[in-house]
Formats: sequence, structure tokens, C-alpha cells
Amino acid sequence: MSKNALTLGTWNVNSLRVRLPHLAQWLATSPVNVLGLQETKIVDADFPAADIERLGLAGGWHGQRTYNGVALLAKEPVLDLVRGIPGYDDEQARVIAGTVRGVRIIDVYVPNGQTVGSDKYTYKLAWLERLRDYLAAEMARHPLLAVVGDYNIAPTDADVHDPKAWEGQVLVSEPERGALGALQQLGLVDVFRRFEQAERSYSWWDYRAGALRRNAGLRIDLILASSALAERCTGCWVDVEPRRWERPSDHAPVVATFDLTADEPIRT
DNA sequence: ATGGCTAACATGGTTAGA
Repeated sequence: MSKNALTLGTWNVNSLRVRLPHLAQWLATSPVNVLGLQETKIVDADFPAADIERLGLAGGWHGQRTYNGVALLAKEPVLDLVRGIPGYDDEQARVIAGTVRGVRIIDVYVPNGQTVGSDKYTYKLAWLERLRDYLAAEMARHPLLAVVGDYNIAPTDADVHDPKAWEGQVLVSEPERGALGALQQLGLVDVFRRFEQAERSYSWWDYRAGALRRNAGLRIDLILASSALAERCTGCWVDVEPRRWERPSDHAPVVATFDLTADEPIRT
């Protein structure tokens, strides 16, 4: 692997307090050196900064009580941290951005939406419009841009274990996929699909009804990259292993590697 | 089978997740 490899991960930990041991165990073997977390569920004053530092990570966090919360961490300095979407007075802590080795990284926890037509669904679609405007501006400022996180949208039916059962439901509905498509139309690429993947690859499995055992999952945790960055992507995978551990998050981490040394884009 | 499981806040039962 190149010395200038950026190994970028995203993980919805569903409570950082509960999942700190999982994070430690994962980092013991994972090559990840930049990591976006979602659903930290912890206020900034209580963020376990010392524990994170012991894991060799530093960066920024943006949390709130009980719900949501994101963190952008790395084994090297994270510069120019920005919390939330500038100009959007959102009381929910869902976005943090920073720069690592010249790559702008935006970590997002997209609203769940609960059910199609609910108030939360309306909020989700409005929120995604604000995200699109933010990303359009950031794309213009940062040629090397990654947008990682829990999108709470399965891009296509290939990302859904039972498309028939899920048809029209929240996380797969047409308006949600349209909103994700609008992000892709900005030039952002779902790098997971740039590589051959096993069929039925997912990143989230319900805690209930033996969903993991049946591989009844969805791929909703994504790494999107600007074209200049996507051209430098050398791999992308879901790391299912932490989902199999005791008391797991319901999400598995997703990782992508980028070779930043190349003067010329890498052909894949 | 409209259930199943987990976490926060609270301390039993609700809200939320996806």
C-alpha cells in the first residue's frame, strides 16, 4: 500500500459510550486512519476525548443529548472543522466537516424519516435539500471531497435484501432516492460500486428476528467521492465482522482506500 | 406474526431507530 494511502471509514456506532470497546477492538486490526462516526448520542462536554486519544485518534465532534451526534476523527491532524450545515439553523447534530491531507471530508447522519409521509419524512427531504446546496458549494471549493456517513437511503434495489417487501417504504422510496440522486448529480460517486462486490452486500441489519443471520440487510452507509478523489480510490468494502461481536451496533463500518500519491489518476 | 431488539432517560415505560 502506498505511504500516502488515505483509509477512510464510516461507522454508525449507535452510542459511542456503549461502543468504545468495539471501536478499540476494530482499530486494533483495521487500517483506517480517518473515521466518521454517527449516532454518538453524547453531548460535547461528555465526549470521551481521552479514550479516543488513547486509540490514537483526534479530531472534532458535534453531539447532543440522547439522539444523533457525529464525530470526525483521524490519526493525524483534522483541520478547518465545521459543525453543522453553515446557514442552516438545525437543532439536530448531524454534520461535521474537516480536512485531512488536503482532502475535505464531510461526515453526515441523514435523518431516518420514520415513515413515508410523516413529519420526520418531510424533515428528511428538506434536510437533504440543504445538504445538496452545502455540498454543491463545497464541491466548488474542494476538488478532493468525500461525503461519508449513514445516508438512511438504499441507493438501488441491489442494496436491499427484499426489494419487494421494501418497495415504497422509507429508506428506499422514490423521493429519497431522488434526493440521493441529486447529490450524485453534483458529481459525487458511490465508490463501493466502482469495485466488484459480493452479492447481497449490506451495512445495516435489524437487531430483531435474526436479520444478520438471514443477511436481511440494507446498504445505507455510503462513501461518496468527488470525481477527482474517486479516481484515486483503490478499494471499498463493508467490514461485517464488528456486527457479529457481542452487543454490536446494528451498523457495520464501511471503508474506502485512496492513493493520494499518484500524479495521474489511477485506472481501475 | 405490524412482532422481533437495542439505547437513552429514567428507574417502568416511552421514544426512536431503520
